[in-house]
Amino acid sequence: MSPPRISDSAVRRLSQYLRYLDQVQAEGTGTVSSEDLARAGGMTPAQVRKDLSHFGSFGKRGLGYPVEELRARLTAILGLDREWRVCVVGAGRLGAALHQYDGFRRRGFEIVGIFDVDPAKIGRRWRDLVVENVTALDEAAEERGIEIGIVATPAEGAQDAVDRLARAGVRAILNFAPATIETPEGVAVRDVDLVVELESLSFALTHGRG
Amino acid sequence: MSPPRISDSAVRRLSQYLRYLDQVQAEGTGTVSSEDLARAGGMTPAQVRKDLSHFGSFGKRGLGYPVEELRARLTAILGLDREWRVCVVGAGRLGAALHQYDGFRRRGFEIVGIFDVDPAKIGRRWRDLVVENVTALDEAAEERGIEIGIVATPAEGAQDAVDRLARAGVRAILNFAPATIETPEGVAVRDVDLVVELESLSFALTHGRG
DNA sequence: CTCACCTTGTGAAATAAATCACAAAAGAGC
DNA sequence: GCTCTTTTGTGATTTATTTCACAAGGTGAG
Repeated sequence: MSPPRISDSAVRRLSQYLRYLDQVQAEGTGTVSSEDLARAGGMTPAQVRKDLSHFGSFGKRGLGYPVEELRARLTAILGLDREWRVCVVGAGRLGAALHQYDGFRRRGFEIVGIFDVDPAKIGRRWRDLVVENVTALDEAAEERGIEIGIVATPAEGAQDAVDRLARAGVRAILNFAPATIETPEGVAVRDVDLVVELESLSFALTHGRG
Repeated sequence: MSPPRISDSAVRRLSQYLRYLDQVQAEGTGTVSSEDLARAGGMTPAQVRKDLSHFGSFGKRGLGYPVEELRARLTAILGLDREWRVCVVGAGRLGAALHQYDGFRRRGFEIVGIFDVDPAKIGRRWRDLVVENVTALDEAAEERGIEIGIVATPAEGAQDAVDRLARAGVRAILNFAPATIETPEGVAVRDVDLVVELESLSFALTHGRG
């Protein structure tokens, strides 16, 4: 699989195309046009075609893209044709919400561990899991094949969580803590900062722009 | 306040500068350089200076930026020198986590309403609030001055939630539902899609790139 | 006052991303 | 087989964002 240099925002759009394809496949539609995909995801047809063309020619001119085939290709491109073992660090409210969120599992992201530093939380049962001491992360990651870590700690604990994950060999981190974290080379990080999002809305309202 | 055309990513960076300024102010530091700000937020000094220069000249050459003053200016620019009334639509796990998250209140975002369609959830007490029927949103928004809405429903309910918010005069929406939503002109939307984030990590791992 | 040294503010240049526009397929009708 | 219609794939263009590089402004020492 050739790995072309593609922007992160383009990868996000691939995810959205895939979501739409799942939908229309359930409806039994056989093909979709770049215009259909664009309308569904709020982008332009040209952008859809360019995004897809980075990975090959999946469409038929005059007809569009075959739903089933494009779906399979995008699934493979995004690396979703397998299961990913995920752990959550931080057994607070957010960690609980993430743990119970079904959307992850549906896409092959299986949460196989929850860790915290707080002795009051360690040992509690969460559905099928028990909250573990974060010091056990290293061993657990190897045993269970954890490749993705979700950081749902307060800002103060984020860097420690990330360090432990990185040391345990986890090379992909989704960080919800409102903190800038440092990671060694080769570890991919995506920050989701809810306060920053709200502040961006505050800015938009204040300066009257959509 | 003049509204220069500034990119959304630049606004997000302003939020991060502000966060760092809060930190160093607590430590009593008087001035910071663009290099300090850059290191803290993982960007380049030139970018920091350019971002700030869009709104005026806050720094002193040879010295840096006065922490207290820059903090005050950024707070005003982002519209954080006031309280924002926020409501949550969707009283599920995620809604609960958001409701209890203290980071919002610390920044002046006050959650003053939680709404749902599910009769089983309506009426339940959540701390100081009671889950209300989403049909009451229109009236509540006006009474309580709600200006920002957080959508934390399943994908199926997202468009309905957004429509109700827009009809109630809410002009800023933070959407957590994994769905593309349509909004009338003049309504700002920020999407936070956890599955898309994880899939972007899956892509990164699959194609071996940080 | 002058000099040496910082660090900002900002045009210019470089890089990245989105859009345009159109030739090249491919199916449908006749 | 020929023509008409549709929609892809993509080089060229435009637009947006980031980085560079340096003059201008400010500080403090002597």
